Amino acid sequence: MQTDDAAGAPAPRRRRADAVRNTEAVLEAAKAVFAEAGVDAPMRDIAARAGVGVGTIYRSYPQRSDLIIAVFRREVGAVAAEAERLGREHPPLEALRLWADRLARFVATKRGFSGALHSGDPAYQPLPAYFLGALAPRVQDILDAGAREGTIRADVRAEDLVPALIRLANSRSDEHGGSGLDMTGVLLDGLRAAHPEAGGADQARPPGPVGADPR
Amino acid sequence: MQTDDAAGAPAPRRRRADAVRNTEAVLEAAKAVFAEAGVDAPMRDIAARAGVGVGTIYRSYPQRSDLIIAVFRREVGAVAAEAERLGREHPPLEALRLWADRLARFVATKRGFSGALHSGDPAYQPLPAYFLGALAPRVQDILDAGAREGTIRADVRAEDLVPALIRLANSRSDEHGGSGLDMTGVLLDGLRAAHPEAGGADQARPPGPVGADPR
DNA sequence: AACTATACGGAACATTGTTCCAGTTGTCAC
DNA sequence: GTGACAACTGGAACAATGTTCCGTATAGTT
Repeated sequence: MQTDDAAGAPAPRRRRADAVRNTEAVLEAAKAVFAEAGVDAPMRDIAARAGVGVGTIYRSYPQRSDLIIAVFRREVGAVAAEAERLGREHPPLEALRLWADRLARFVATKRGFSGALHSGDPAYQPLPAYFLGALAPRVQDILDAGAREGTIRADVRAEDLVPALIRLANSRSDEHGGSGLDMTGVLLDGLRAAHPEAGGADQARPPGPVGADPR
Repeated sequence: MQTDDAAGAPAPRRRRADAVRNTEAVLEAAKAVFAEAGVDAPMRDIAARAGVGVGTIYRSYPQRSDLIIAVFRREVGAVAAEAERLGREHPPLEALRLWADRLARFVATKRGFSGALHSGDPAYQPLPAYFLGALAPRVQDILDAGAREGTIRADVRAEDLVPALIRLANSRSDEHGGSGLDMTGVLLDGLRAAHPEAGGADQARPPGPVGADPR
């Protein structure tokens, strides 16, 4: 019998076929539109492309960030997996360097992504936590390995490093007057465990509000 | 009559007094609203606060970025001047560190500023060039001094460093899960002239599009 | 005081996010 | 197959905001 099993659940109707089809179509359309016009493309455009009404999108994805996450989920997973692979096949510093490139390539193909990630716009609020949650643990493994063998300073956490790498990666595609030299390499150089004779500069500042001391 | 002098210029009427007053009022209102609601606060709010119509704002500042620049001009000048002072009174690396703090303090009080600066939104397009133009030359002086005395690597340009510092400064005020440890210090550590025995990592990558090779 | 270039203000229009609901359609029970 | 009902749909409707336009008001000049 198809009755509720054991519990008093009434009758878990099957999800409607057209709903499934539409969800898929929306995902596909969003992927295409995001690639063409960036992650803040108009919802109507996505709806039109998917051949549905805007209401249909909002039902499956109440927040814009839900849609973004759904679209990028697979790719983010791949970037995270790459961190794990690189960590296995290369020395920590080298692994980080290669992974930063991988991350930059991901960011470069997602127009408006980095901006959205740190915009403060409530529509994008859940994004940082999601991406950080997916990426940081794998990167932390690399950092730990480096710290164990003494090549990477032990006081930097992946939760801080990854957002920084995303921000810096974003500059690469910018066209501002700069020479295009990438600061990511400089940041990674700064990750090296400090050499004893390395002059008077202190390590990264301890946590705390930056505006603490005026002047 | 007060004829045109020498040239055939007709009669350069004096700027109207109410126009001058309004320009001042708009600037004042924008400053207040930006501080409260960020640089992308509604134009209507600014207009209302200044006691003028939106049309009046658009006449003096055809683009939103014009208004932002006008409002921040004085402060940006102060930050730039600070770079010069610090460069005079401290060793280069220390000067950079102190100036980065100064910059971070500026950014922290300008809600939405960093986001706008790199958003790609056409309304903000002129911003990066303006701020870079104001700040980079002074920072370049410090970098040059450091390169001369051999404490700072010579291949990093202020046009690349300053945007990076702005981006990283922005994280400081973020509330994402991170520990709050500031990556600016790490980046600056990476600026140290490489020590001979410093392991195999190459310098910062040479210029070139990052997305050049797919996969 | 009359005249006119200048500037004003806000209505009007365009774009986009988001909500809501009357109507449609798939699923299930029979 | 058929009827009943819940799930789902599509797009109209509303709200917020950027931007333009122009009839009106007014400072400056004569």
